Amino acid sequence: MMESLTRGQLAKKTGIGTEALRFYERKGLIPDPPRSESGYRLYPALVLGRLRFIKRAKNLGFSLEEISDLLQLRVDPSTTSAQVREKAEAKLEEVVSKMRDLEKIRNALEKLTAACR
Amino acid sequence: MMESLTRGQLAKKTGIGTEALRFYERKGLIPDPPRSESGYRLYPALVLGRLRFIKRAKNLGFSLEEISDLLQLRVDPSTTSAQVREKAEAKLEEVVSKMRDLEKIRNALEKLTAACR
DNA sequence: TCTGACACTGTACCCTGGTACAGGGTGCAT
DNA sequence: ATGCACCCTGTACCAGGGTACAGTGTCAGA
Repeated sequence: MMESLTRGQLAKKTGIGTEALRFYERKGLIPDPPRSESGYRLYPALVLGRLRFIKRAKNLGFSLEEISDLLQLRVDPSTTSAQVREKAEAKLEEVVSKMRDLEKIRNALEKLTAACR
Repeated sequence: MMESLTRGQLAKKTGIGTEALRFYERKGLIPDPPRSESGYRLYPALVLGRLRFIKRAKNLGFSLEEISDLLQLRVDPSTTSAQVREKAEAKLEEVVSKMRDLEKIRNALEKLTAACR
């Protein structure tokens, strides 16, 4: 079965704990995977990208709920309604604002390291 | 007393709740302010910048402990040791990495909104 | 075929970052 | 002199995001 991954393999590849994977599943952040005869989860390799996205976004201060929204957007570009676009634009604004804030912090740190010469 | 601010005034100006201010004080994120005769906290206007920094950093996913570190660095450029510089550079690396991640998300969102035309 | 590492479920627990009282004092505006 | 809004302390509680069992089943290698 090189096609699908177990919980532990996924954990190793993403750096997300096995229990957290179960937690994300309960929260609907990742779809319930198919199961083997004996009940083992068999994740399609696909979810790797999704999990890496979740990890990145979480690290940037997005809540799991916000991440869920972002994933909805990402998945739904077929549902190209004006509402989806509005949501995406709002999120985009948020992201851009975060970037500005990071830049401020970066500048401060750069000044600091420069001063430490 | 236009020179110093009460907890409530500070809360209004920063958007951080009065109880959270007390919490930050306990955690050492802001210094214990001087008190009036009757025990009221009298914050010097100075702390405004510090609090805005805290708020920004928190929004970017830094924990209060990390923020405390960042503030240490910021305050200590007199203690210009190689160690401080190293710490600052490590943090800087982290910040830059976060910016890259935000950029990825931004690109995804931009593609999305463009596709929703 | 047995043993060790992993998987399953459910439930309990934990840390972080606050928020919400309760029970009291202050201060200014009318 | 009396509200009313705000401040004080301490303690209890809460939500989010996991983490840790306990008890049991599975599977791959020696």
